Amino acid sequence: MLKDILDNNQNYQPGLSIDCVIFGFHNNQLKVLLIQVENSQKWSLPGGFVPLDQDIDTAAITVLNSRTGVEGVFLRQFAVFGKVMRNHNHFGEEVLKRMEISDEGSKWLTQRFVTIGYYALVDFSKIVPNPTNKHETVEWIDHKEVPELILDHKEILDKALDTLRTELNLMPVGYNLLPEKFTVPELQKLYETILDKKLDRRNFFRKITNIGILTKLDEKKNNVAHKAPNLYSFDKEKYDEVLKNGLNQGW
Amino acid sequence: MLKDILDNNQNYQPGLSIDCVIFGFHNNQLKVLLIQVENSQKWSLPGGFVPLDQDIDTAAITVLNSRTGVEGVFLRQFAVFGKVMRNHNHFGEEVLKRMEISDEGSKWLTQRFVTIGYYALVDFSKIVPNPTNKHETVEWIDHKEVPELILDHKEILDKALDTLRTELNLMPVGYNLLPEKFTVPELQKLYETILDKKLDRRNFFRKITNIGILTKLDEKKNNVAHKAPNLYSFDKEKYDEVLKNGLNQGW
DNA sequence: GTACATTGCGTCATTATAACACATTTGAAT
DNA sequence: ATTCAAATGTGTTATAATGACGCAATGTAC
Repeated sequence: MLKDILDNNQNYQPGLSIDCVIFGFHNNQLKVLLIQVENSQKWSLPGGFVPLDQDIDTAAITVLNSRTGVEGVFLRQFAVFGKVMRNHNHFGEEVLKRMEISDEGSKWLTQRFVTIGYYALVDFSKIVPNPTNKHETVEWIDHKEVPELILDHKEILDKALDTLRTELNLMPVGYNLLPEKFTVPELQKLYETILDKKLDRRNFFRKITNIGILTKLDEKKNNVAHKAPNLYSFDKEKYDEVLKNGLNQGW
Repeated sequence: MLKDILDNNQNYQPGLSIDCVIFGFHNNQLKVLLIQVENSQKWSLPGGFVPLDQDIDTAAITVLNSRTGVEGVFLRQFAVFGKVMRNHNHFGEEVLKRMEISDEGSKWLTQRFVTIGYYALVDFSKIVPNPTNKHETVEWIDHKEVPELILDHKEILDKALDTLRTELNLMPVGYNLLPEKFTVPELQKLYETILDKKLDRRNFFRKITNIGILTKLDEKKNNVAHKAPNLYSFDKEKYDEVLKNGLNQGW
């Protein structure tokens, strides 16, 4: 995989990569899609290189798909990471030799890579982590239990989460993170998880329903050891409208 | 200048550039710092290439300084632009020949460049546009009267303005955009210009003073053909505090 | 002095927010 | 079957923020 790219490095944007932070929500936990390479301790964000014949936003989709099999998610650019030493010594000489990378390929690979961070919110249940490379494992990992990551991927992940927190104050979140039918308490848990703080149940209910993006369904969640909460779905039309206009006008 | 870089292109990150959108405020107008190259119709944002030995955030400062002489501004990354054809045919063969660019330099220059957009808000009065290249003109231009720009620079400028509008709802703006002493109506004009809409004078006054970032001075503006408005300055400490915590908590 | 434009401060109705109380509903325990 | 525990849906109340105004005060121009 990597070797294929290196052997054809003239088809890729030099010194530029893309890393994706894919958020999902399951069991009231915010999950992140991570990759572990066989025989490696560390994990990494799904990332890759930028084909010369693709716009960077397109390349992000390509990269994510080629590493995880994930399709049809809306990726959003959130930051660029380009410290001089960010990938210094990431590929040691021995590794390059063992992988039988040509000198030219090695030189290409070891230059400073500037990486563009993209993030997406996805419906956990619809995503089947499916590594395209049999030497890799793709897994959903609770964002509170993220293992050691390669390079500056921890920083990238943190920045993505930070961006998400800010966005929460400007626009509704949840459309792609929750299943089609969900309860208000579930949505609240999502907000609480992202913001990392407790919200008052009753005030949250009032505020979120007042926005007008929720449709109350004629159905209740069952199999719960307490009063069954009502199910809701997003009113896509109103949701998009609010997305466009923003939540808090401010001025 | 460009030739120097091309002759030493091995010292620069290939296919990566930085473009800066520098906003100033003067005569109640939002101004943008633009560059015009001699014998060229079009204008451009101050931009340039990324030295291999500089972090991208540092490179942004270098780039801005090397094109305009501007120093000591806080540049903020806001987006990346990387359409496949964004700089296609920007440098025609004849131009490259006329500039006596080597074949290798030409190849380097005509590859697809991904550009990182940075923006800054600066105190108009403190900035002296000062082209380092005598064949270039650096000028403040009213954002409502921006001439035709090269490449996708109009798109970059628009995106910067859009980012600025969003930020206005999250944090106070003005510290670097206004002179040390200013009046509330002046600050309001700034907000109105950025948001491109009228605000109620009295409500704006109440809201902005309630934030607690303004210090009322014992001084009034003079030479105005009406009641003299009071002068204010920013309380840097409180300003920074609000910057950190954000304006609208939202949740 | 008078006219004029604009500022500073105040009012008032409406809406949003935070902090609660309380009754309801469900599965589980006895 | 009755009771319990846990969580939900709705309501209340005090306080704060917002939007739409009224009006007196101030400094220059005439």
